[in-house]
Amino acid sequence: MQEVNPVANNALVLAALPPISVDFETHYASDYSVKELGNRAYCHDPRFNAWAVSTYDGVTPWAGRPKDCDWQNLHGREWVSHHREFDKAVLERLQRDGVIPKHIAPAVWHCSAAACAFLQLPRDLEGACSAVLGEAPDKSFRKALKGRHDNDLFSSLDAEETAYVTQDAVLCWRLWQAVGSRWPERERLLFELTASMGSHGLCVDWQSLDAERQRLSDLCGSLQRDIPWTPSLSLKEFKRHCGFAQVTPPASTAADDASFRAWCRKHDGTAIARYARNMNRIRTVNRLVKVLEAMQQRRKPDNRMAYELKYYGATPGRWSGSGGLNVQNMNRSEIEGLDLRKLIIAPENKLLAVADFSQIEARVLLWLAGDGATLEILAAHPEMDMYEVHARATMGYKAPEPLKDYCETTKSNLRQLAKARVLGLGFRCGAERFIEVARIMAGLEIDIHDARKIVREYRDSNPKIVKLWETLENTCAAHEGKDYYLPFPCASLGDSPRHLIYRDVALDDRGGLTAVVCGERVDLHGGILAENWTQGTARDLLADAWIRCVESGYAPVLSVHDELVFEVDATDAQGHLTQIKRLMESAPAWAKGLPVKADVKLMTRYGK
DNA sequence: GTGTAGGGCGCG
DNA sequence: AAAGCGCGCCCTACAC
Repeated sequence: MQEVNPVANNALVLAALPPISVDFETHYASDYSVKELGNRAYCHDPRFNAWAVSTYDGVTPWAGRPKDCDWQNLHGREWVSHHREFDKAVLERLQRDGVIPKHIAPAVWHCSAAACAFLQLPRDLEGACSAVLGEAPDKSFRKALKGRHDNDLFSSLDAEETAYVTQDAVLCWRLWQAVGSRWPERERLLFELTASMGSHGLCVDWQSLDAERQRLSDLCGSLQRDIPWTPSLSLKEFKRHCGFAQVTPPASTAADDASFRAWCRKHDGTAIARYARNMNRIRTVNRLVKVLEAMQQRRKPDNRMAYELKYYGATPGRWSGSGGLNVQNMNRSEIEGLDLRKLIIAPENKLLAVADFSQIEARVLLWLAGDGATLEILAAHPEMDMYEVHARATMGYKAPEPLKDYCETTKSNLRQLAKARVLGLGFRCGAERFIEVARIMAGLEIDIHDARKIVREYRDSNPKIVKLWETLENTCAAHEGKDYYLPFPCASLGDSPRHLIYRDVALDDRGGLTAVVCGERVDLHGGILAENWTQGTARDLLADAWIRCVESGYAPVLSVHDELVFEVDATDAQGHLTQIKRLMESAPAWAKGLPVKADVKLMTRYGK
């Protein structure tokens, strides 16, 4: 997985030297940016121009053109950058162009932004510096320097401008001094695995992708032509045309909104209702077109598609999509004639092994709450799904036959109700919100009266979960005026600390609990704390499984919260799949008593 | 021109 | 007492 660095042998000698921060400055514009293209495509573009690099070793800040830097002096040392993946892509490009000698490499290259994210500090340099160092970089020169990629720049820089060009490197270095040692080895490994997985990328059916992109782009155009205003998605114009038709506009035009759906039914058959539905379709189709275009832009010479995942993108530690293309929110099923996931394919002579944890958050919640009775049913009956276990443990379902069969023969909605309760009520959702959750997740139509009753029954029959909300909220509140570090179970064995960090806990005038999370003050309550703790613990289970798989020779090509995707040799694919299932289900030592189940399947094309 | 907020849509 | 949570990206509108 990891590239073997020939310099690493010298690390002992060079480790005595302080780390060096490295920060490249590159040209960008509104139509050419990392945000749109991602690190790799941005650095492979003809418009690419790295006009400066600055370095700092704790003593002497240096800035200049990349070709003028003393790279030999940096070679083999410990480097740090803020958003390392970007600077790494720049270095590779400059080495390909012959600007920097090809043998130049650090012994190890840290990312101060990733370390900040782990510590639940702001990830951006400005926010991180304010939070950690108590001072923010001066961005006043940024505007003046934007668009400059003139090779004579450094002959014209005055002292103030030079200070600006080096200040990010200086701050990055100081930031790393403050946070580096608090970023555990295991987490650094996860960061490296994330980066290498994304740059390896995914196999894509490029032919189908191109055909689908054209088809959907045409469809989008014809839908737009049917709407008599521009821009076709303008809500302002839509409301104006509602006025012309003497129709009261809906409160929302979201396809999934209950009031909008009622509005559509009411005005069924009218032109304005057709326009409204077209707007829904345009949004969906346009989104698909944009995703397909983003995929095309990320095609590598080896025909794989590079992508980026953001390590610790979410406060509880989950990964998030990033870099202009989010591979974690691809449509699950076919829409407008396209199954997006099916465009991701197995390479020749391989199959995709898709493995996901079954109802992992629901299981973790029970485990964290210490609901031993329900966990025992789960462990003893691997054939039952979570909803049935919940119905048996808390809804009085006692019949020997599977709940699914019972519901089919008696036309009962008990299973759907159990599903809605499991998915909706564990984190203190209220009755009004539950109506929506039940409709979207379980297809149930419930009125407010029933919803209140169900919420009450759930809380009465799940005292351990209610107790968990209360305990977390009380413990947090007891930290008023201080920081609250809520440890994750994976830290219980001592090797790799990980916490949820709620800084400067406070109680507002109305007794509401607040704290600073990732640099921003947010409202908290027991439900949120339980959710964050649950989500983060589920993240650790996936992280552990990921590392276990890599150690056994299975490096995933994709990771989506509770799912890992591998490419395995078609020969003995079933054997590999069995191995992967075993690896995912061997829960770590810290998760004693937590029954983890993985569903695995082999596919030639990715899908749900 | 850039930055941002809100509505909307997609995922676990 | 009551309170779903965690993300990213596109489009439009609007402030600067």
